[in-house]
Parts: sequence; C-alpha cells; structure tokens
Amino acid sequence: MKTYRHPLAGDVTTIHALETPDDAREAREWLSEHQPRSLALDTETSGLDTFNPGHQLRTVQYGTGDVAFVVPFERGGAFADLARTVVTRCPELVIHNAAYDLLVLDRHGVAPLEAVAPRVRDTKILAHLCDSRQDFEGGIGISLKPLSAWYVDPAAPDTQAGLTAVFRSRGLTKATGWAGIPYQDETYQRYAGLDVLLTARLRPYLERELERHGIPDTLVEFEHQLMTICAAMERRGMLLDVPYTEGLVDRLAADTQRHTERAARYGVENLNSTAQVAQALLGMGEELVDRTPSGAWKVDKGVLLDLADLDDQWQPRGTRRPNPLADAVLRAKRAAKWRNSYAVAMLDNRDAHDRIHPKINTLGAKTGRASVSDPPLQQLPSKGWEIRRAIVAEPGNVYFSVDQSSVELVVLAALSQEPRMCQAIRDGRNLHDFTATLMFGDAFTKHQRSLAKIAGLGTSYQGGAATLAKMTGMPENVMRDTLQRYARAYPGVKRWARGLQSHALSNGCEIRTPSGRRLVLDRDRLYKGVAYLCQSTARDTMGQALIDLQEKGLTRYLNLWVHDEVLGTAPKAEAAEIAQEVAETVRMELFGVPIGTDAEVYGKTWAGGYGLPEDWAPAA
DNA sequence: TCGGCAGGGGCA
DNA sequence: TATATGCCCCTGCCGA
Repeated sequence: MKTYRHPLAGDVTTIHALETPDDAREAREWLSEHQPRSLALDTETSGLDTFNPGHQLRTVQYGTGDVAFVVPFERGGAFADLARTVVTRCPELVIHNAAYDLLVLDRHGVAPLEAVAPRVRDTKILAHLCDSRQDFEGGIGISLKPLSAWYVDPAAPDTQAGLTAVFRSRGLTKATGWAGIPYQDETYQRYAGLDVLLTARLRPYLERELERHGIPDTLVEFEHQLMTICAAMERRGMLLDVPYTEGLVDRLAADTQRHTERAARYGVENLNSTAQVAQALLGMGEELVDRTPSGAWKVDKGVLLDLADLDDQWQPRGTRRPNPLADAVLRAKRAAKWRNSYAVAMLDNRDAHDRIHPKINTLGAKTGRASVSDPPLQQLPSKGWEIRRAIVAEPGNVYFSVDQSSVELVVLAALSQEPRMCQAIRDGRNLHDFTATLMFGDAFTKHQRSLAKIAGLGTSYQGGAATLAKMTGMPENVMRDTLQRYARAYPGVKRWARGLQSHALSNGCEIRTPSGRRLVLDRDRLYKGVAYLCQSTARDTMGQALIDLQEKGLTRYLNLWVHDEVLGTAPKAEAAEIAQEVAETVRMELFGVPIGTDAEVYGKTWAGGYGLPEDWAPAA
C-alpha cells in the first residue's frame, strides 16, 4: 500500500493506493472498523466513451473528507471484489456527476444502475441547484475542480495541472493519458484519491447553500430521479444502421468535394474561412453589408442564401442572378457539417452491437434543460430525413414520438395567468388562430396568423422589433406594429413580465421557478428572466412527466428526451397503444392551464416522422 | 501540440 | 431605453 499525505484546506489528509491483495484486506478492515454510513466515490477510466468496446474501468476510489482509498479495479480479483463491496453495501454514496460513474459501474459489472442510484447523492446536481451559472457568467460552474477551489481549498486544482504534465512527460496526450498512464504513477494515484476527498468535503458546503437559498428537498429528489431515468435511457441507447450510415458518409463526402471544387474556382481554398469567402465575394462585385461583432464581414447562411437567391427552404426565389460561389459555399458547408457532426459522429460513437449511447446531461443548461452529446442527437437536421434514417428500431419494433403542444407558450400563459390566453387554451382553441383574431379581427389572413405566431414566440423570448424583423425578413415597422397588437391582445403578459423584472431586482437579481429552482439573472439583462422562467418551467413539466412515466413502467420504451418531446421504440403491434399511454401520462395541467400532447408512430426508423421516401425505408 | 477565440450552423 | 433564449460541435487561425 502506498500512502500519501496530502495537504487540503489546512488539514493533512491521507490517500491509500492499494497495490497488493494484502492491501485489499487492510482496506476491508478499515471498512469494518468505521462502518461508514456515507462514502464519497469516484472512478478513473480509460476515457469518457463508456460504451465503446475498448473502454476500461481502471480504478474505483472511495473515502471520507480525510482519508481516501484508491482501488486498482483493473487488476481484478480482491480489488474488484472490494470495489463491489463498497458500491453495493455502503448506505450512501456521494458522487460528483453520478450519471457517468453509475453507468461505468453498471457497464463493467460492478453493480447495476438501479441498485446503486437510490443511494446516491450527486454533488453536481446539488451545485446546479445552488447556482446554475457557469464561471464566465459570474457563477462558479458545476465542475468538481472550480467548486472545490471555491468552497474547499483554492489550491485544489493543482493536481490536475500536474497530471497533464505527467501525461506529456510520458509521451501521452489528454486523449491517450487516461488509458496509458501506469497505475503506479504517484500523481495519478494522488489525483484519483483527491477527487474523493474533495467530493466528500464539498457536500456539506453545498447542502448549507441549498438550505440558505431555501431550495426544496423535493427538487433535489426530483433531479436525482430524473438523472437515474436518463442514465437508463443512455444505457439502452439506439440502434444504428451501419451500412446506411457508411453510405451516407460517402455521399456527403462526395457532395462536399464537388461543391468545394466549385468554390475553389473562385479562389476559396478554405470554406470555413469567412475572410476568404468575403474577399472572393467582394472580388466578384458583390456588396456585403453586415458585420460581425468584431467588425469582420458577415458571411453566414442568411447572407449567402440572399446572394444565392435562395429562400430559407433553399428554393430559388427569382429575385436576382444567383451568385455561384455563395451557392457552392452553402452546399459544401452543409454537406461537411452533416457528415462530420452527425454521420461520422454516430459511427465513431457506436458500441460492439452497433448501438449509440448519447450522453444525456439532465441539467445541461442553466435553466435545467437537458443537453445531449456524443453524438448530439438533439440537433439532428429536422428539415431532411437523411440523417435520422441512420437510427433504426430493433427487428419487430418501431419508433414513436410524443410531444407537448406549444409548451412554452402554454407555460407563458400559465405563469402570467393572462386571462384571455388561459381561457383560449382551456377551451381547446388553436392559440395562434385565436391570437390572430384578437390582433387583426375575425377575417385575419394567413400572413397575419404567422405574425401572431411570431409575436407569441418573440414575446416569450422578449425579442425586439428589430431582431424579429431580421429573423423573419419582414420590415421593422411591421414587426413593431405586430408586437404592439400582441401586447394589446394580451396585456397580462406584459404586466407579468414587468412585475417579474422588478421583483428580480429587489431580490438580488434572482427568480424562482414554480419547482423552486433558483435562477440568477445578469443585472443588465433582467429581461431574460421571462425566457428563463418559460424554458425552465417547460423543462420541469417534461421532467415530471418522465417521473410519472417511470412510475407506470413506461420509461423502458423511451430512448431520448428532446426538450418538449420524448422518443421511444416499442413492438410494432403495441406501439400505437403505448404511444397513446405515454401521451396521456405526459399530459398535465399547469396552474389550471392544460398542456396538450400528441403521439405519432414513425415506423422502423426515426426518419419516419421526417418525410422518409419509401425507397429509402429499411427492408422488413 | 494544445488551448482559446471567432465565426458559423444544427436543434427546441 | 431596449435587449431573442438555451445548448453541442465543427474549422480556421493565432499564440504559447
């Protein structure tokens, strides 16, 4: 056993790194002697790609705020047994970012997610509920190192820098270091042990903060349940149609090359270099108008679509002679994006059974919204079917989807209690039609209806006439008139938004969601409170729905959570019925305003909901 | 070689 | 006074 003394916040802590089976016996004796009611726990692995075939669980560490034990799980035998004992027997485990470690422990056979999760306290969840802002937003962030530096010991992150240096001295990089560094390395062992000490010490500080802010225990429990539900979805994953995806990669590569060559004819070597594209366009006699914040010429999709004479559906508008370079750049960039960010990412992230396991971060955004990465399945193109076609159901199964109808607008109505808006929703009226009637009278046109829709969304984000005009391509005075009409139609919304801001100002720029979540606003951006409350509350309604689904045993059909939608798979014969059951469970009322849901069965691939042509459907 | 920034583009 | 929100991830470019 190697034993290190590690200074931490003025104390001397102890890190024991186990090396022999005798050490494992000694560690067991410590457990029987102390009978700890609660232990902090952490793992070190070969990388973050938990489900990739080569993934390895290297060490399991546990301990208190004063002593940590590092167990080389990778050596098996008595070490693996010891790790299993701690994970399965300890009454409470404190973990930072538990979703990751729980899935690692599950995947490597230490203990199933369901057996451990109910005993876990996740300090990352606690930190998010204390203050969800990132460091650059004036918060501390929710990563272990900055939190520890703030609450425990400013010198805490030093070991991390030391480990990076050790990687380099051994010819390893950040990508290869975690798999390649020998267990015996002192810096590695100290680093592993320190994370446990920090997690254990962090916990009481965070709980005091929760208490101080009056964050309800029910919210803490809610987030732990949600984390567990989403970890199970992540473990289940989704099946990839590998031959299709490989073909797609090839087709997109060919597209990229073809359009890149077209662009090269006009002197553009690097498509992603906006400076080159701008210079070439200017050289062709085009006039550029917009600048980026730093003063460079703006040549984004909006600018290029105009120059290429295409509308936002990429159809010819017939208003000018299309600029061929703009057209080539648009198409080359889109093909490259689809290829690299989506198709290749799916192939790279698959496990030995061709399943992908996108990481679901249940508290990804500061509003609490979940985010999905590796691969980013929340961001797949929704206008085309090509990318989503790569995701297929298991034989005999089909995809289904259940979504909440206009949830953010319904939440806006419920929070503001705008009487006419609430009543219209209760009466089951189409909200945009109803709004258009209030704004323009019974004989409103299709165009006026779309204005009503834009005004609704624009208001929940607190957008101004100028921005909305730019987004929609409509004149600014039209948008100004539209927003005025909307404000007159729903005076309660504006009143509520104003009250919210002044209330925030007198409360240290802080607002609370109905669930008790604390959201901190930038003093100069109090208007954001409206969007935050709508987004965060909408998220919590779906979160509650997921917990309700769990209680009914329906989450076993689910694969993914995409904000106001859940995606699932079920046996073909039962899919419609299960989707209906899910839709009924997701349906709820918020302050007397109903949140409606829609269910749809997509078929054998996710693309079934996105206009998949019959020739491209998978064979039966 | 790596990290950070800028610019861009995908979604709800 | 008025302000469009929240994410993930890519490439190019520059400096350490």
